[in-house]
Amino acid sequence: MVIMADQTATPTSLPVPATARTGPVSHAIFRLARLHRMVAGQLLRKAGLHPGQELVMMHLWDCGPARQAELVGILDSDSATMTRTVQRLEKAGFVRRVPDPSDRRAWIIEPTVASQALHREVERIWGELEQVTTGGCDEAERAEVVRLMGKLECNLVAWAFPRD
Amino acid sequence: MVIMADQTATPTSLPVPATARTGPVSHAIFRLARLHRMVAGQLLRKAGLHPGQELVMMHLWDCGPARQAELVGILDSDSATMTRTVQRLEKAGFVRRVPDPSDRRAWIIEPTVASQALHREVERIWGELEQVTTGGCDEAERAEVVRLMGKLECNLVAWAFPRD
DNA sequence: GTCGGATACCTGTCCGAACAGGTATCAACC
DNA sequence: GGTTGATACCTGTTCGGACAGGTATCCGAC
Repeated sequence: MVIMADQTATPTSLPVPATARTGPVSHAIFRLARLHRMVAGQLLRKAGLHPGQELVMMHLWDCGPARQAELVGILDSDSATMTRTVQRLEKAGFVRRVPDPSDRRAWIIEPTVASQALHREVERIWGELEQVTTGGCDEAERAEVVRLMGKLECNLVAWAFPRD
Repeated sequence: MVIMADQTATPTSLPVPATARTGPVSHAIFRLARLHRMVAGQLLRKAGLHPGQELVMMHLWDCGPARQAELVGILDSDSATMTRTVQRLEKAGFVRRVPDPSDRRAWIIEPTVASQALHREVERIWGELEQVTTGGCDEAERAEVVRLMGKLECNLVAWAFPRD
């Protein structure tokens, strides 16, 4: 079985001649990221979550109740985005907002008991997503993917946050 | 020189313990994609474009005027998204909409003369983005990144579009 | 010719993401 | 005590992306 990874083998994604020539790696990142997000979205929507919301829930399940500002820092999100994400999770019944007794500016976000069923479902979905993504790869290739992407990430971090 | 790609070397991005355990590759894709998009956005905003718009312009510059539906197919976008993206590009003066004489349902989208200055700028930006992203990589590593990402992309395509 | 389905585009809605700006609160300092 | 600056959160806006639904047009079968 031959898996073709050249530009002629992207059935649904962008061929985009000149762009691919100017930045093949950037283009590969775009294509992979969009597809990955799409698949994750399709898997998650069956659980009633939108992409991004599961990261918030994962952290709450792992580490327990947290202040909203803590979620922003850990998930490297935006204050405004987090406000509305938490509001939607609250409306969906997965999260409860409790005033912080020690700081009247802050809210404590905690997962509801009802969200525990979702917990198992989300873990299953993440496993399935990883399985789908790395399907034909052995352990060495998976490690190499993580290593190379980590390297690219370091490059981008160094540019976006100089001397930080 | 050692580049650390493990979870302790993600200065600004998600540490997210359990999620990384459940899906290290998926998590690497998420982090890399968001950073890459952020850097691309910062570079493009100086040119007056939002991420995504440059792909439309690139195709128009490369291949000349195109119908809106053609842009949707090539960029694998959404009909509704393309409608509004083209409207914004038109409002910004980079694009003109001409009725298709042979099909009264369709519009021909063509780049304006004024957009030619943007063309050079966007090509420079894409080069810079690729440079920043692949900074510390030699040619072999870049090829390996493209190969591995292509493989993951094929996996996801096969799942998202079975027997297509 | 006309009828029905496919196509091309538009609009409305909801979501995450980013940015700007506002208010309430806290904490350190004078 | 009062002021100043940082912090925590909220709101408004704009963007891409996805989905549902609508209208105008085209085209092939009848």
